[in-house]
Amino acid sequence: MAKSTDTRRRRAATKPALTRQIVIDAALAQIDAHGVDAFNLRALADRLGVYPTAIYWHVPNKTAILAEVAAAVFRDVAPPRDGRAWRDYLRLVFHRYRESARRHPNVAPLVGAQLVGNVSIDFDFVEGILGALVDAGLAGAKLSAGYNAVFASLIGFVIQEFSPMPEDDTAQWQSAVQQRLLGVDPERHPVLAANLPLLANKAFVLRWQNGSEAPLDAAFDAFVGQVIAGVESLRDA
Amino acid sequence: MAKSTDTRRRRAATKPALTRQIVIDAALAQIDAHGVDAFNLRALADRLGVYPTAIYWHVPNKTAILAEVAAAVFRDVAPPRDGRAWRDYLRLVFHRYRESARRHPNVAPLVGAQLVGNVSIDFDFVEGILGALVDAGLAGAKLSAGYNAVFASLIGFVIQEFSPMPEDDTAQWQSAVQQRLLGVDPERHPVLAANLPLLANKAFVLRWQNGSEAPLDAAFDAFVGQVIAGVESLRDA
DNA sequence: ACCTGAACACCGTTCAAGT
DNA sequence: ACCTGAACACCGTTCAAGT
Repeated sequence: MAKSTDTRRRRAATKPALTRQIVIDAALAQIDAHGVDAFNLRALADRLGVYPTAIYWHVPNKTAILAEVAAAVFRDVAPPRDGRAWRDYLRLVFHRYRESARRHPNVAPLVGAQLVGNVSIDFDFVEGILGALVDAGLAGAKLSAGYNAVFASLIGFVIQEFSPMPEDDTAQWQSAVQQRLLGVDPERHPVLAANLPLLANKAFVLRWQNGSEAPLDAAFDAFVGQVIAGVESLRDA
Repeated sequence: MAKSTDTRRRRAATKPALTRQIVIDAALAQIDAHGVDAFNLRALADRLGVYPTAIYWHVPNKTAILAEVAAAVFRDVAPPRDGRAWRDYLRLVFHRYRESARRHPNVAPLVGAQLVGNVSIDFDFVEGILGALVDAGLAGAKLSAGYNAVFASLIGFVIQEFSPMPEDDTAQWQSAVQQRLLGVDPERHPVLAANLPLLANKAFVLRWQNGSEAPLDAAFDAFVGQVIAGVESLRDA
């Protein structure tokens, strides 16, 4: 209507109106609001006040947008080492990474996807981890294995903790999970049954809320400790 | 044409023709062949020799199919404990899980997705891990944290190792990754640069082939060792 | 250079109709 | 009960046209 005409006129009078960065930022906002599954170029175009096809001038396709969004969320998670001891540095990076995911939980599912080949993760991140592991005393094949282990652990936990639960029939689904837990058979699954109050909504696969609603802070702290212990054991192996 | 008519007539003469299980099996075959991204109900219907809408009689929607496919791939990864010591059992489950992913690498991306709420993973799996951790000496909050750590580690590694690389312009993408690695700046990323031959195509984010083409056997063995060491350290903490 | 506008092929899902 | 067949709304992407 009037507003849209105004916008268009103003835009024609001034500079580009759209840039790659604006597209990415809007995409992130869109995903924050409605999730990755619901993300589509027409809604994105609406948000930007342009025709869907205008986006293609700045970006090759939808996949590229998703890759850039993931990259944006995890940019600068690995600060310079400075004087930090390797354990402190690993702890720091793990917590910063998790904090980035917590701010944009709807982006978490993109971490697992290979996307446009993990261009998402920059070399600074890799260098940070590697440097810490070298200081820990790893070299050669152990350095490579240690890096893979640390990396896998980190993204595994964060994906699981923050990936959104099914958003359609949420309420119904949540009660289904709870019912399923209440129906645990103590004969077949004795340990699970005995520890149900402890695990319900706190352990992966046994939860009905994700990390933005029910964070696993203590478990994550313990987890980082385990990863560090694992690095030490690899070094001494 | 003729074949299709025959099929239809034979089908009308006999039983249901389609079952939920047949749909799931065909979906898995389809995903094995063409990947999750390319998976769609019309192609699945073609494979089954029915109209796309026939599928909806046996299954509520596409998401449910994907969830069932993931569940099928990882069914029975956790055998009974029998007399096995906890370390041996964890090693066994980890290797069986990885082996399942190796047989169906295109399914790996589904592991991260929350899907229909991890109905994919059954309680036998959870019980197996929990039992081993209890035998390791974990209880209470440590049991919960240990379980989360073990679970996150497992899926993190397997997703990363086997998730398919971008399949469109594979060749071009592979050389792009290699070029990017060759362009590493030894000033900014000294450790990475110094260890490049060691890490290239063997470390996550620095690879251009996935686990079906370039398995990370040694790294995985080391990884399992680290996870076990992590459990011990948690117990003694 | 950057955006509009029309158009295409494709896809998940609904629903009425057949048998 | 189980499948056909038509139909709808939606979506990624291409391409010609405008300015």
